[in-house]
Amino acid sequence: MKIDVSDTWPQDTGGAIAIQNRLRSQVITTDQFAAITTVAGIDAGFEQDGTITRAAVVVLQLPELTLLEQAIAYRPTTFPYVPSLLSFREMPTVLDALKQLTLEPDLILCDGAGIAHPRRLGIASHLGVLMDKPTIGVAKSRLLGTHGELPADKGAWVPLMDRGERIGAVLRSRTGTKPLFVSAGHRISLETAVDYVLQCTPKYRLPETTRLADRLASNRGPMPSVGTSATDGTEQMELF
DNA sequence: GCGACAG
DNA sequence: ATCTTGTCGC
Repeated sequence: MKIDVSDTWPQDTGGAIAIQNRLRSQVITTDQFAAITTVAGIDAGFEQDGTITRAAVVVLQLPELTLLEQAIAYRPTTFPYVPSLLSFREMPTVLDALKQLTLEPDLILCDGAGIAHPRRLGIASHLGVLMDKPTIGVAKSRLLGTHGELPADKGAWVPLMDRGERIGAVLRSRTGTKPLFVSAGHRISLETAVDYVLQCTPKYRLPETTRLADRLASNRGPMPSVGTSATDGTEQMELF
């Protein structure tokens, strides 16, 4: 997949914040896409005491969630972890992994925030603007915002608010587990984003996109062979 | 000034 | 994110 990114990476927090404030106006939070048939999931991690950043990406077919393609990239870590500046730490390696794909996913689910961010440009929105592609932010915990009580049943969600603005959804992706913090990344509305996240979460708390990308990157278990569904019985990992 | 704080 | 054993619950 080709990626044209004409942007310079900042070396300090001040430059990073300036870039976020410049790109935030380009984010689109309404449904602006054609048919969505394939979804990509990304996972970023660190090795060698954090000196090496690793990014894994998988592309699945909807609605079967069949694995179509996968890729991994490594690169020296150059930016520290600073809350609200996560994208500057992971984006370079994530882009390297995406460049290896031969298929171009119609939608990308990112670990982290979309517009549920202080300057409304979490990693999902940042990636979406750079690639001009639909993206969704799926975080395992809250970066900011407040919300009311969340019903216990799967599929239930309540709005995540910040400064009087609805920035995302606190979603119960599975009954009896901690919720997911979903927010629009780019070219998608919150309602549609929640719909796709649920469509990618047939059994576990995390979307299959995220689970497979994480498994691929950390050799944690068997990857379903390309062309087969991740939820049709291929997962014998729980037996060990 | 004192907490909170995606991964 | 990463380091790590046992433990609680469906």
